[in-house]
This record gives sequence, C-alpha cells and structure tokens, in this order.
Amino acid sequence: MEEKFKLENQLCFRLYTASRLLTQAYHPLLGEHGLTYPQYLVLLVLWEKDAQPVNDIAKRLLLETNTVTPLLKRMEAEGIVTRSKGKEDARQMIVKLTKKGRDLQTKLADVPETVGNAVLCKSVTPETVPGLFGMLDDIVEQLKQ
Amino acid sequence: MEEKFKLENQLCFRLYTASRLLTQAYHPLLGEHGLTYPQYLVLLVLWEKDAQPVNDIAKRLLLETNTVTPLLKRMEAEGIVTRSKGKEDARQMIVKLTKKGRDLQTKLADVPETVGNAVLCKSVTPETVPGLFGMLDDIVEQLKQ
DNA sequence: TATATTTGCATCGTGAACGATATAAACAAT
DNA sequence: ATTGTTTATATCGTTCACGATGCAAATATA
Repeated sequence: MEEKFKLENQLCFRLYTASRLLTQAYHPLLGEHGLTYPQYLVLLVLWEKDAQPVNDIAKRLLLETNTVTPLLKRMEAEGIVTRSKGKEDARQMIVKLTKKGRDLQTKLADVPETVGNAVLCKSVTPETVPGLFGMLDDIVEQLKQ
Repeated sequence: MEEKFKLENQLCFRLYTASRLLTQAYHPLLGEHGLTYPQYLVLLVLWEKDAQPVNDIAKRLLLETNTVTPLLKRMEAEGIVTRSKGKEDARQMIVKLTKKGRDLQTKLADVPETVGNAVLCKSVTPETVPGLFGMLDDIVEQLKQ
C-alpha cells in the first residue's frame, strides 16, 4: 500500500513535470513574439502544410477541436492566421498562415536549438534521444487505443 | 529550416502528448471518486506525510502556490482535506487529510497498477522503465535550474 | 425527395497552470 | 520600538484542456 503510491514511482508525474518545465523553457522565447506553446505547435503544423481545416490541425496535435478553435481565434485576432469557410465543404474552417505567421518561422529559427540545448544532460544526449523518442512514441501509440 | 521544425523532432511535443494521454487514462478511475489528476497528486503527497503547509505540497509537486491554493480549496469543499492556520507560524495554512481523504487510499488501491499496465508496450517494460525514469528525472533536474 | 445520421465546428462550464499583484505575518536592521 | 524586507498564502486575469451540448452542412437511407 505504500510503495506504489510514492510520487517517485509514478511515470505520469514525471511526464507531467517534465512536460510543464520544458514548456516553461519555451515561454521566454515565444512570449517575445506574443506566442504561447500550444500556439507554437499550431504554427509547426501549418509551416509543414499551410491551409488546413481545424479538424486536421486538431488530429495532428491529438487535441480536441474545442481546444483548438478558441486557440485559433486568438491567433486570428493576433493576425497570425486567417480562418475562412471551406469552398467544397462549408462546414470546414480552413486555417491559413498570414505573412506575419509565415515570417515567424524566420524569427523563431533559433528556438528548437536553444530549447534542445537546454535539456541536454548526462542521460539525455544525441545518442540517447532516439531511444527516449521511441519510448514516448510507444506510450502515445499505446494510449491512443 | 525544415527538419528542426517538424513535430516529429520535438521532445516537448512528445512529453506534452504523453503526459496528456496518460493523465486521461487516470480520468475514469479518479472521476469515479470525484477526483482530478492534480488532486490525486496532492493526495499522494499527503498520504506520504499528512499535515503539510501549502508551500511544502507545492514544492513537492513543483507547482506554484497560486495553482495549489484553489485546488486545495476545491478539495476542502469536497471534504477530502481541511485547511487551518499554523500554530507556530500564522502565515502557513496546514493541510490535513480528513477520514474521507485517508479512506480514498484504500479505494484507489488498484489505480497505480491499472494505469501501469495500460502503458506497458514493446519498448516500455519493467526492464526499460528505470532508464526512462532516469532520463525524465535528469530533464526535470536540468530544467529546475 | 423527405428523413435520419454523421461530420465539422462552435459554445459553455469547470479545473488546472501561471504571471502579476496583494496582504498579512515573521524576521531583520536600524 | 519603528521601519524595511522577506516569506506564506491568496486574488486576479488569461490561456489552455476537455466533457457536454448545440447547430448547420454533408451524407446516407428510406
């Protein structure tokens, strides 16, 4: 009854903490450009492929549309994206980058490396990261059911 | 400019997703008893050591007190904990488990194993988990600065 | 073609997270 | 003792997450 409830034995608490702290490491870099971390994730998706419906963005990030919709509306208010009804399917809202949204990619060019360097330590190195990625991917795949 | 911005190359996105999905796995088990995952974390802390000030709980969870305070007030409203001014230091709020809070430990006895089994997969096994824990702990330690 | 179902998105409510700020108690330094 | 500083917690505002629900467009079925 004791050991299994110890915080040190919980995978979830570690993931939760590591995720929060690493997200915080992005904060000063993104905040400079008025972005939050989830908004940055949306940009990553749109930089890969512009003009996507809300649903595709949500699926890519494994989020619900009711999380993504208000987030996109804030990004629209900031002039980073536009949202317009789909031509062939009027239910869809197509999200497109504005020039400002595209230009952010150049401005944020150093972010991945800066954050990447911030986490490098004894057991997390270019050699061990692929193994870590593999385990996290397996966990995600397992839990997507 | 391309590769480094790919979602698949982001450690943070993996941690963020794995954390969210694993937390979701707790949801049906905890919701049955009216608990959220962060509230469950507070219980883990108090089951280890009852009667702690807000600050000690927050530090243990690496959270700010402005996150923990409203959370504790909700738990107090549910009758899971009590909050009372400290005797020797009147600034502190000492958080104690009620009988209901202590009894939850018995009721939630199966939770760690149930969730633990849910994440087991190819690359995440009793043999590999210590390595994963080590890397996540290093990341957390690194980012706590 | 009329009706039913599904799909895509939005709205609403609740509970975190967290930066910024406030307040009161404890402690330190005159 | 008075003033200043630190410490412990609380309050406020904004932004996620996410379950539940609503609605209109698309699609399937009768």
